[in-house]
Amino acid sequence: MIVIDPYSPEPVYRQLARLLRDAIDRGEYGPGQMLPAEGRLAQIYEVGRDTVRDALDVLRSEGRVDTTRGARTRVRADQGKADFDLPSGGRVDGRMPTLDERERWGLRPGVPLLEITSRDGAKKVVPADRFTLVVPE
Amino acid sequence: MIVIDPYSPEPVYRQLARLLRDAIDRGEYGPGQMLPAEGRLAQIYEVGRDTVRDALDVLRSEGRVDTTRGARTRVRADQGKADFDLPSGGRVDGRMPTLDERERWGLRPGVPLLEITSRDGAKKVVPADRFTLVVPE
DNA sequence: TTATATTTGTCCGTATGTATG
DNA sequence: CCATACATACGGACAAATATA
Repeated sequence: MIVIDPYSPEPVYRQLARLLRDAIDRGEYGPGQMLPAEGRLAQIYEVGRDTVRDALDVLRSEGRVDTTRGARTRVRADQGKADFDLPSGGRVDGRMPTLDERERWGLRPGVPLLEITSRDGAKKVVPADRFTLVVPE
Repeated sequence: MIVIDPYSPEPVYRQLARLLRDAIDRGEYGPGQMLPAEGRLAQIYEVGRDTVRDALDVLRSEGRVDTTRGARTRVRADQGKADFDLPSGGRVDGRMPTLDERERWGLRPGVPLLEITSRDGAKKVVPADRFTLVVPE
């Protein structure tokens, strides 16, 4: 069963990212479940470990998996999202946090920030993986 | 002038990312302007090219710079944002696009998606670097 | 226009540190 | 304490795209 084609115009690390993402979507790796170790994946797909890391970087930046040093990469479990009531007449912008903001608020990779500006200029920032914004009736 | 400390608990690539981010914020590299080439940065700061790439990855994932193969890394210029009127009673979620969505819509790295769900279940997705959502009065 | 140099993208290897199990 | 596994950092090589002469 050949799955990775080194001669494809699609880079190997992207092919691998796609394979793993599809496997997650098919439920082969459920939420909270571990993927094979990086070295193991490198053996299985016959690629370098750096290529495996590039592929996992893609999934991390998409917010699909979490990696803990020493442990392995796990499929990110959906957290329950709370509602955030938007102020009428307010404005919403989305952006990625800086590294400092990530550490300060304990944000995982691939989680955007939602920036809500009220009419009086007051700003609130909430992580997109924990809140759904609700538009008033 | 020593700026990078290899013995610091802060990884070298993060120190370099911080240095470059601060230089951009100070205006040393203005919007649209080019940063030094990767190999040049490696020489200047006396680190490996891999480390420079890791630092630039940080800035790309924050949406601060854009890199074109063969050309160099440029400071991202703010695009004008259009208003998007939110439907009353609707809901807003933020997430990062997959690689496929990035290519399909020509999205640059570090740009979140804003997903608007109307009360009837219809969904609209807009890139966060081109739209500000407006809450109705 | 053509050819050359520059620059980034990808891929591989090795080594060491550090956290987990 | 030990083995495993990820994070960081160095290096080299070649391909592909851009910029320059």
